[in-house]
Amino acid sequence: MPRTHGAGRVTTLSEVAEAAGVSLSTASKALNGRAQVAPATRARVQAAADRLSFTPNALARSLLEGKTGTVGLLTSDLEGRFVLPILMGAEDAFGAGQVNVFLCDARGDAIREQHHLKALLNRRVDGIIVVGRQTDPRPSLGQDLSVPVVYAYAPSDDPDDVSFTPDNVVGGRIVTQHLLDCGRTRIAHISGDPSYAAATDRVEGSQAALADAGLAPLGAPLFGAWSEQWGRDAAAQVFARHPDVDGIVCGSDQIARGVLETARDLGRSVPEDVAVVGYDDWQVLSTNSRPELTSVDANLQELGRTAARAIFAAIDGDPAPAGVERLPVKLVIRGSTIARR
Amino acid sequence: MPRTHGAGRVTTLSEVAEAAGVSLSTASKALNGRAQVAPATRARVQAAADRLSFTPNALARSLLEGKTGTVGLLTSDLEGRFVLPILMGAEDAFGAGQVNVFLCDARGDAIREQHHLKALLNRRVDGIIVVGRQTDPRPSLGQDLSVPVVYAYAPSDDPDDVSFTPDNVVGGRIVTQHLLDCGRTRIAHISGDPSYAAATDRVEGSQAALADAGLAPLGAPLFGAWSEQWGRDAAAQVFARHPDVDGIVCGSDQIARGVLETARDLGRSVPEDVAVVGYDDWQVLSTNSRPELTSVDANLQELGRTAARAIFAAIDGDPAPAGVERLPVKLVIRGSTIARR
DNA sequence: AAAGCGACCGAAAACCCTTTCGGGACTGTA
DNA sequence: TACAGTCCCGAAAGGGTTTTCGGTCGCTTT
Repeated sequence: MPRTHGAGRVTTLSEVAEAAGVSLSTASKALNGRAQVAPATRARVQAAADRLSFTPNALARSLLEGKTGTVGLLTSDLEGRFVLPILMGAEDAFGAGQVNVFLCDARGDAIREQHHLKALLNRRVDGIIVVGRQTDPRPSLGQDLSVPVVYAYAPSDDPDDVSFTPDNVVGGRIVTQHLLDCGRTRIAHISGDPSYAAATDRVEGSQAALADAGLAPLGAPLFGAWSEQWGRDAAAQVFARHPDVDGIVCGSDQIARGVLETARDLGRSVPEDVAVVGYDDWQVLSTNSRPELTSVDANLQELGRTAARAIFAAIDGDPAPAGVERLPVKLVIRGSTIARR
Repeated sequence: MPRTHGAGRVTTLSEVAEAAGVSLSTASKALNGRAQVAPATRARVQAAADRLSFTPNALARSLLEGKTGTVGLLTSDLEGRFVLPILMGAEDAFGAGQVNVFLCDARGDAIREQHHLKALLNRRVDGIIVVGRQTDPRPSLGQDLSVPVVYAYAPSDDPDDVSFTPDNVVGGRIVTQHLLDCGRTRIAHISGDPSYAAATDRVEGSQAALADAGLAPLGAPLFGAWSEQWGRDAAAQVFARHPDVDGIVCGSDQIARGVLETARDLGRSVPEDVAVVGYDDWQVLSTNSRPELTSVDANLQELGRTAARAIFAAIDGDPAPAGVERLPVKLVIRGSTIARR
């Protein structure tokens, strides 16, 4: 660590060289493990560097190499809880190497996004990951940037870009298939805001699973909000219209929590009378309910890692194929579909 | 934006100068609004810069100025939901200016933290904000760093450092005072993991409020986990031992959700029979329950902004006073303490 | 003893930008 | 016409590091 407090004064390599009685270049080679340096000299330089607590200036090095070892993470909305795991996954994948992450939150504001983008380019990041808060396509940053870009969660609307997003259609399918596997046949769907692709995609997968099994859904899917309140209200409707319902696919864990509560109020036991599944596996909701919720984990952290690896590869001149890659999700089975023991 | 795609080649100032038919220095002055440049010349340079989509290299500039306009955000655990709003607040305060944020997640691992710290210093950040996930004091990074450091949420254990943390004692006090103001007198406390300062601090404030009112708590505070499950179990105990309880202070919103559920099961209506308060105002829990939860908002985003401002000031040579500053929290009143209309 | 070779070190360029300072050209006045 | 003054522009240094290439010194071999 640099030695001085507060004031920006930091030891420089030439000071180390002087202290060790060698030239600048020798000091550099000694500290970087280059050959052409006598072991004794190397030790002397090393000692001097330690004594002065020398810290190489990464700026100067980057200036030379043309690579900064930094990546920009451009998020549209930090508040959204989906970006965090993605961000973690990316940070994780980078942290293993020597890459650091510039975090920029655009607040869903295009102007602010442009501003941040410019700042990132000024700082010569080696690549940019754009993380959106919905799975709906978002505007591309454009093709003529000096660094590679990948999109995570929210895919780019330009098919020439590289995007990664969770596969909501398959998610809806597998969670519905699970209900079928549990022997349920009268299955209703309660989803969230229909303006979200996440809502319609999941419904689409779910309906497909039913169709494959030769079953019809129990009424049209109900769309509303991504809230417990909506879950409670919609469940009441479902139970009223279809008293024989034995499975409910929910568009989110929040909705599922509401459904559970209404079922409880109406004296329907879960999972015996009716099985309920959530989506997203937001653990604070899914593992704290009674019974715990079967749900779909979108594996967002892995998605973040994938995006990071793609950026790595692109930086090394080996870009991923353009287009939207839909990453697998996984079913997490808990008590709301299978009775305990 | 730089013009070339993928490959790192980016326009440099000397290329702009050449294109405009002026010298390097003139180009610099023209683009930076310095005087000593004829308007016509300036326009010509500007045009050339636009045409080549020139982007100034922030690295070179930083090298010169000795300031990078970057700040390190060193968090111990991204997963913790407390760091996110703090991070947003900080990012917010910086975003207004020209500062960008390096995000580093140490995963609660001291080695990784040192590693990240070193990387941040190598990159010559102008300052560092350390964000912890608990309000318990954490080890200091030490005094002999070359840049100013402030601690947010988790204060440093070294009183010479600058720390900001929410005031949990006052939080416990005001939320209890609110119950008293609602006419409640038989008040129990269900808290979380007692190894957390957050648990004990809140209890301490709560007890103090009762003592000030000349009241004794209804039994010793119950400590357990920060989960709904514990809230359900503990509430059952409280109702069994103290059937006359009319107010329950919970250590977190999760616990409060559990308490609400048990109250519902036992036919105790909230808030008429018993008023319930949560803590943290985690809105996915507090505004989705029935009734909605009165809670304490720790104002974390403001805490992040405060930390950012403190770093700003310290960078400008005006450090905040050392020690732990406890920032105010605010009571959010909802239906779990006051019946709707 | 001379020549040759290997081991080691240092000078200098390069990266890209900002800023200072000196000088050139032009205008106006004596 | 000559000089003072003004207005622009350009040369050069500086910031910290890495890397290349040339040079020096000592040792070995004949």
